[in-house]
Amino acid sequence: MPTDARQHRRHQSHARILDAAAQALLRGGVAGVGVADVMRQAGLTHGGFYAHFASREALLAAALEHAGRQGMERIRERMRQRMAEGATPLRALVEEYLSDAHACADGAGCPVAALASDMTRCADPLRDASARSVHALVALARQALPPGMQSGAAAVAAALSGALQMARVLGQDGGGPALLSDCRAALLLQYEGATPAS
Amino acid sequence: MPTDARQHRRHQSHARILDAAAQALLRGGVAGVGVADVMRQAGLTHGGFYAHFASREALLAAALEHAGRQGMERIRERMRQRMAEGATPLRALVEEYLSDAHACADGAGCPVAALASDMTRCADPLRDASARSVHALVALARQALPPGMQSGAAAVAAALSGALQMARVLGQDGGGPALLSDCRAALLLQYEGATPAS
DNA sequence: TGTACATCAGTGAACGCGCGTTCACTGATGTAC
DNA sequence: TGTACATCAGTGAACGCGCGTTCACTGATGTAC
Repeated sequence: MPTDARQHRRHQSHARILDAAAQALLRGGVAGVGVADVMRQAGLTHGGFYAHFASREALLAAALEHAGRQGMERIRERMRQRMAEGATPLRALVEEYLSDAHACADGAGCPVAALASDMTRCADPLRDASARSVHALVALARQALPPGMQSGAAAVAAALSGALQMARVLGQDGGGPALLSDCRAALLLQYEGATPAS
Repeated sequence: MPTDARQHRRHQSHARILDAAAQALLRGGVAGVGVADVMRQAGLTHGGFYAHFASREALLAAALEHAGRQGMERIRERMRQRMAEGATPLRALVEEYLSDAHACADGAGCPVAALASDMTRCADPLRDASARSVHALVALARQALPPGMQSGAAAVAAALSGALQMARVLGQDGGGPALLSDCRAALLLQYEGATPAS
C-alpha cells in the first residue's frame, strides 16, 4: 500500500507534467507537444512518462482539459478585476480577451483561440474537451452581454477568438494591435453603443 | 533547351502537386501535409518531388499562397451568385461564409478559418502568405459592409472565421449548424438590422 | 533502536516506425545527321 | 525517312533523424521483525 509521502510526490510529478503539457499545447499546438520535451520541462526524464499517462494521446486529452479550465478561469479572474474598477461585464470581457497581453500570452490564454484549427481535426477524446471549451467561451459571452442581447453570444465568442487569432497572425509589428483595437471598438459599439476607453 | 511538350508536362505535374498540397493543407493543417502523400495524390512517386520544390517547407509556402487565392476567389464567386439572386453584399458574405456547406468543406474553403492557429506558429515564408490571407478576408468584409460601417470590417472578418472554426469543432451533430445560424442572425441584425432568410 | 527486505517513482539505453531527403537509374521524348 | 544519341521528368531503394514507446535497472523511502 503506497504511503502518503509517496502518493504526494507522485501527484506533484503528475501535476508538473500536466502543466508543462498544457503550456506546450497552447504554445505549439498538438504537434508541439513532445513527450520528451514535456518531461524535461517537468524536471523528469522521458522514460517515466508511462507511469503517469497511458500514451501521448491520453496526455493531450488531459492537457487540453487542463488548459481549458485554467485559461477560462484566468480570463474570468481578470474580468473581475476590470469590473471592480468599474467596467461593465461586456467591456471587461472585450478589453481583457482582446488585450495586447492576451495576444502575446505564450503558453497561456484561451485554448479556443490557440487551438481552434487543431481542435477541428483531432479524434474523440480531444474533441470532447474542445467542444467543452467552445461552450465555455460562448457561455462567458452570454453572461457578459447586456440583458436582451444574449442571442449574440455565439457571434461575440466567435469574434473574440477569431480576432485574437488574426492579430497573432499579423504579429506585433504587422498590424496585430491595430486589428485588436478595431475589434474592441466595433464590439463595444455594437452591443453597448459606446466607444472603448483605450 | 526544353521543348514545349516537356515544359507543359512538367508544368501540369507541378500544378497537380500544388493542388494536392493545398487540399491536404486545408484538410489536415501543416502537420497533415506529407511529401509522399501529396505526390501519391498527384499521381506521382515521392522521389520526383525535389525536382519541383526545394523542400517540404517551400511546398507549404506555395500551397498556402495557392489555397489563399483559390479559397478567396471561390467565396467571391459564390457571393456574386447570391447577389445576383438579390442578396446585399453583406448578406451574401455572411450566408455564404457561414453556410453549412462551407463548414463541411473538406480540403477547400477559407484558409484563415482552416489554418489560423497553425498560421500563428509558422516561420517567415508561411507567415507572409498567412498575413495576406488575413488581410484579404478583412478586405472582403470591408467591401461587403454598408457605407459608413466599414470600421467594423476586422470584427466581421474575425466573427466569420471564428464562427466557422467553432462550428467545425462542435460538429454536425454537436450544435455546429445551430451556432452558424445564431452567428448569421447576429451579424445581419447588427449591420443591417435585418433577420436572415434561412 | 537497528538491520534486512520490499516497494516503487524515476532513469536511461534501446527499439521501431514514419517521414523528409538523396541519388543512381529508367524510359519516353526530342534532336542531329 | 531512319538511326544513334542527348535530355530530363519521374522512379524506387536507401539513409538518417526524431519521436513515441518499452524495459531492465537504480536508489531512495518505507515496512517487518
